[in-house]
Amino acid sequence: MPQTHPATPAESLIAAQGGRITRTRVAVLEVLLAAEQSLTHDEIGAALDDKGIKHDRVTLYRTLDWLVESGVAHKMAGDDRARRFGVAASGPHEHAHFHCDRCGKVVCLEGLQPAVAVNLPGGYQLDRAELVLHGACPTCGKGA
Amino acid sequence: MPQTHPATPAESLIAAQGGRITRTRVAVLEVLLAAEQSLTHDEIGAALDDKGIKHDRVTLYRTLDWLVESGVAHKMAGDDRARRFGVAASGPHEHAHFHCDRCGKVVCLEGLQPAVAVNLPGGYQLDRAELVLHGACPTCGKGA
DNA sequence: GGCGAAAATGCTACTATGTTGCACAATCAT
DNA sequence: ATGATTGTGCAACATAGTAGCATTTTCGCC
Repeated sequence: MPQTHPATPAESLIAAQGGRITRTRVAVLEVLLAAEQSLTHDEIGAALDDKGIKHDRVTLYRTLDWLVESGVAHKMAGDDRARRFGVAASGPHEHAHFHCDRCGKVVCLEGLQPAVAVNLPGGYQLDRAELVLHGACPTCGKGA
Repeated sequence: MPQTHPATPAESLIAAQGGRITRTRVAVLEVLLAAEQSLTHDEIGAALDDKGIKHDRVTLYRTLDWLVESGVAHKMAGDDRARRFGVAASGPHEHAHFHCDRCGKVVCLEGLQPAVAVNLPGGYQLDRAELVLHGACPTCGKGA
């Protein structure tokens, strides 16, 4: 078993934020990195179970909050009341999300430029823009 | 006291959807019409209390659901887990929302054209786009 | 390698938001 | 006015997220 710092992507990402390398954080981050779509707490928790990682619901909440605060991950609210989480792959969360109204999944569209040079009414200070596209994903779309 | 159908905007709007004119629906719709921003269940409930309208939490949920289904109102999920509701003033909900990160309020920016002629990766069927801008509203912005 | 401080975890309990089923009351057509 | 239909109100439930605190784990330091 390797006891040196094998420097997995997840570990170095955590260390870069000044956080401690713990089982839970590494596992959660690996799950997020491996996922192509945004995941809910539930889904991440299930993935942790699959990995055999002991965890707690509360710990998962706190871990995800920490990841979001550190800028590693980002959270978003879907149509249901469950927040979804994903890794902020490139740069800040300046990318769009696609929400499939049929299967409920949310994927990140990294290649999209929001182009939100919109004319704000006045007095509004724009910090960031979040673009959510609704429709059918390829999987659901071709089935219908 | 007027007993004919004085046709308040709220009443005619409800009747146009084939719904019955009830105290709760009229009151809720009036609150929504009077509000410049999106409201949560809590806020609407408080407004109903102010009006002296007896109501129930569940009734409020169902009334709002009905309004959304009828296309009169629209709901959206904010950063917190509370859904917010507003009237769909002009056309469908093809307008942007501004979310103030300081006071948490959400206003509708009707004058904005999302311009989401984005290049979807492939296989994705776009139904509608939701643009949420984050930042500081005029009230919070000038104070800082 | 061991030691101690600081941080993360895990547990229980709690709050908030939203939902379901059923009895009762209000609405609307006749 | 009368009766079917629809909306309301109540109670209980379900799910998502939070708070406090004791225990364990990580990590800097010797």
